Amino acid sequence: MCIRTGIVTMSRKLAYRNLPQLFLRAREELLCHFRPIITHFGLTEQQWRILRAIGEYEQLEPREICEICQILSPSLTGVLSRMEDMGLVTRTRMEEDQRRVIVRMTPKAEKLVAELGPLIVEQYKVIEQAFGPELIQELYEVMDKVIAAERGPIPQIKLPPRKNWLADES
Amino acid sequence: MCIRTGIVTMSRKLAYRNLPQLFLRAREELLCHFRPIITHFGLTEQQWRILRAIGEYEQLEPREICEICQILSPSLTGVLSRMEDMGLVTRTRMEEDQRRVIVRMTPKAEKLVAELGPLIVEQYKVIEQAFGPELIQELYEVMDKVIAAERGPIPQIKLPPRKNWLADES
DNA sequence: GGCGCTTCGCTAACATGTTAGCCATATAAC
DNA sequence: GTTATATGGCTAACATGTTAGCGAAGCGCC
Repeated sequence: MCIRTGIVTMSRKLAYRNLPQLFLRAREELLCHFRPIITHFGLTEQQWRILRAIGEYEQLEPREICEICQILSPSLTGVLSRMEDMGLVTRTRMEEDQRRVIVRMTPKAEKLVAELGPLIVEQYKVIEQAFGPELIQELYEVMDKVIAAERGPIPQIKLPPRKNWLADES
Repeated sequence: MCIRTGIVTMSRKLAYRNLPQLFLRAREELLCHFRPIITHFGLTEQQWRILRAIGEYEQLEPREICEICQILSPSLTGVLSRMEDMGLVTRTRMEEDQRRVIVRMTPKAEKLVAELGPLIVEQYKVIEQAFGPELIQELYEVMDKVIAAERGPIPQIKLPPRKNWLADES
């Protein structure tokens, strides 16, 4: 369920396990409870992530937003442009370094965050109860191990020579 | 690291915890080791997910692919069209029910999967060693609790009346 | 058989993800 | 100072995500 197609059909499952896929499902399992709140205010997920990040640091540079919010630079360019048009953020070039840019919230955006933020927290509490606080705690711990862990570079297997799969070899 | 911007700067972290965000990072942390393999064969992540799913079931209907691969119907339409053009899959209407469609792999795709699949498995083993088999095991267990768990419907908090945030209220 | 209702895949419109590469600016080397 | 190199944000081109809604096909009911 919570599949965004709406229908709740007990579907076929794959035999093999696939961690990235599991992460994707888990993410959706949670996000589907927040999405309605965010879209209610006319925002997208990414826009909300960005506002929340700026809310913590007062101001951020695009590079930093990229890393904090897990958004690629080319995507961010578009998102920020739209947010600028919506009157949510401002972009100003730095004096010292003409390459860099500072992104800030407008008063309008601050009011929006002040209204939206508490609702997210409220919904979060509901979810925490439904999942069980122990599971949530467990999740944080495991995820930290995955992300924050200091492990050496993971080797990449060597690939075979590239074939021309596009060619119609019948 | 493994941020796709390439640069490894010890970035600022957010004070608040955000589970969906953590899932996104964790997913990327793994996927960045598989992506090179998949793109090496001229496929996208989604295309590979779909081929792998069909490989398990011989044939699938679009609805099923949507649910198994976590792809929304409108996205799938495009992906399948492209895969059809590339000669990877075929789409045939069902006789009994003219609404439904059957998606199958072409021989070309089967050869591709036969080459690509083992490489994924190989890389997976490398990752499992790097992360530690215990952590991987732990991950599967926790994720199953999140996804497969049978819990009642999670209530949605009530939203305030919609304001006109777009309007320039200065 | 006609009627309302549902299901299925689809289109349309927009936002974002992904890769490659450009351009101006800053920095280091000479 | 001039050159080479690196950095930061950007554009371009394509693939996918997301929401709303359409049209044809099946289904149940009368």
